[in-house]
Amino acid sequence: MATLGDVAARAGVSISAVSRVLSDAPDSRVSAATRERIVDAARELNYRPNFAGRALKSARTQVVGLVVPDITNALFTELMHGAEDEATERGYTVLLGRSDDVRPGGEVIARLIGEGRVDGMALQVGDAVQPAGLRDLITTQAPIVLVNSSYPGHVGSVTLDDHRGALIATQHLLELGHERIAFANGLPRSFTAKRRRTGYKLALATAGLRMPKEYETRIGYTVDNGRTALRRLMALDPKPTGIVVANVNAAVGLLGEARRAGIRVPEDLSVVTVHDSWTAENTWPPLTAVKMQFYTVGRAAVRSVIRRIETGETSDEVVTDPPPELVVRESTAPPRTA
Amino acid sequence: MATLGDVAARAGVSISAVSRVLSDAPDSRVSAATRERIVDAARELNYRPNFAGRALKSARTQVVGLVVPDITNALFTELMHGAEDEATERGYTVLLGRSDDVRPGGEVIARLIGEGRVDGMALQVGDAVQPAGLRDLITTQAPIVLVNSSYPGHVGSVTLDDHRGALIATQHLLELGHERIAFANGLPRSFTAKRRRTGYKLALATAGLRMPKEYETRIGYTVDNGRTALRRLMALDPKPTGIVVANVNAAVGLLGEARRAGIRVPEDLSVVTVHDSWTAENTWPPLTAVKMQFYTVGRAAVRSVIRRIETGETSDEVVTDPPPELVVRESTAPPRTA
DNA sequence: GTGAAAGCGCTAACAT
DNA sequence: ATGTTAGCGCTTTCAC
Repeated sequence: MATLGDVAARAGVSISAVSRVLSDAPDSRVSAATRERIVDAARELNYRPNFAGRALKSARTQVVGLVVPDITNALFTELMHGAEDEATERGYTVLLGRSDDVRPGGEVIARLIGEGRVDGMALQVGDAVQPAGLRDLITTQAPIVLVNSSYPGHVGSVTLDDHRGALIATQHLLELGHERIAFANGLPRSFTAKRRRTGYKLALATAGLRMPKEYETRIGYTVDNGRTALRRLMALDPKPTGIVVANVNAAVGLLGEARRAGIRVPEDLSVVTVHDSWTAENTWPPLTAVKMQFYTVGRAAVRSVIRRIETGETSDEVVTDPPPELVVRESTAPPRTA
Repeated sequence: MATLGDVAARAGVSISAVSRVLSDAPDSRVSAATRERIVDAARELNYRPNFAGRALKSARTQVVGLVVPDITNALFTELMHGAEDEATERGYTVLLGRSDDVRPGGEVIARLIGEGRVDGMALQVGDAVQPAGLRDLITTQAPIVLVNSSYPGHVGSVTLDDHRGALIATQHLLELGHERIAFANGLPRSFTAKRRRTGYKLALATAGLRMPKEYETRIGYTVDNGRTALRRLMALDPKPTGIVVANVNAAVGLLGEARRAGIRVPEDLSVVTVHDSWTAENTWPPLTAVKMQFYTVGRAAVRSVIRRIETGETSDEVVTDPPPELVVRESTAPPRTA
């Protein structure tokens, strides 16, 4: 690999001149002719700045870490794209990490930041992570922004408008004429579950309805959790005619389980989910979903991390624009008895 | 962040002594007492070796890149886990990258290697990438191992036993009594598609059967490609009674389209796919699939990259152990007329 | 058994 | 307008 020295030798100038030109310093102070020689030499040698050299000198890597609970979760596609687009525009690179099953975020993050592999991080912790595992984060003053999660006292977060998402989903069923609407939610300790809950309740309250306590399950966001929720909800009397599911993976499981139980969707039961993804389009029937703005959240998160790195400013932000968007497919219909 | 100097000062020893102890050099040549002082000091200061400093000095990052066409594809979960497990055991870290849609691999790789961000790479190129885009790779002598892909003249690859996977899938339908078996395959230029094709053909030939040319579609591996394949195959006369799909995403689409067309699975049509993933369990009906050993391939790929980095050796490897495994679910049954 | 010192590639303050 | 130089944190050779 060619170094600055190689380029300098070939162009017949000093190393610092080359550095100034190739790292486009604000004031490179070289003549047009010299600049050209340098640029040519660099191209001929296929010069690329050495990452370690630059990072060591500047104490900056221009890398931000993005850690999500499960990288292959379709939900995070847009989040990652948003993060990468924002990073690229600002001259940063995104380093993807999984918040490992065993050590919920803690060790990975400490390494990434402590060893100077990244300048800052955007961190989405999973539904199932105990908030206690986040303790280390808040003690460090590292530039960490939480995505769709929270920790008491931690400042710096970007979140989806979960409240509104659940509200829109519930309203959709109300408008179809449903009056017994259940809610398959995440775990009680989950930050997002809490906020989706308020949206569900508000929609019902506004319509002048109240549901029995058992109409909300708080089991979790996985496919299996969704299956369990379906069984529990459809064992109630009276049965709900519609279910709002707080997560698309859970909705996929719930739908599969309904199928298995011989419950027809949407004839016997309407299902609407918060979150859209390609999997929702490919269930049978295709799932009506409220599309959340993951792309925008990804951008905002990286923007926030970089601001924190470069200026030290922090903020807590909710992405409300664009708002969540209802995508009507075939899993919802008016209730039979209506 | 504490440096070696800080630790040395606190322990009252030289920097080099600290370095020898903390980087567990084979021969640290320090007394037990000194060693203890050093280890204590490091712990108290929460010392972590600076990544850039180490990389700059040693010209090694201990990082291998893993680039796949679409990180969020459920198929790559196991591949990544295998890669990470192998890397961890050998003291390496995995850096995840997407082989970007726009620049098919080329630029990402050149940067990662050229800037010294990684020591080597495992690269899986997508079905849709033109082999021409890989030209740069082979010219460099960089430690790159291709995963489930090939480039003429490039040495260093690890692949699934695609031939056998398709063979097993086809045999399953044959054993159920099907005699008109179609094959929804990937693009003709796709390396994996070529090998899956030989498995399909061998199974048929062994059974003494021949299918008309139109029984094989070569459209691609996406959900939409699967939908198209279904329409094309079910327009034939006579219709196939069973379809082997070369990719699980395509199978999901194909199944959805069958549903839409009013074709009952498995009563009217059996569907078996090569590749298993959680999505296959959650279609309706759940998909019979041949589970390919992605985890093992991930491990083997990283092992191969590291060997290439450390010893310069190269190899082309097919993962045959464990063999692909048939997982019977509910999308396959004997043909109606049988 | 321990320490001093050079140097990896780069940037930036300081000459000239 | 261009060059010299120090030093980022680390490893490693060499000297003691």
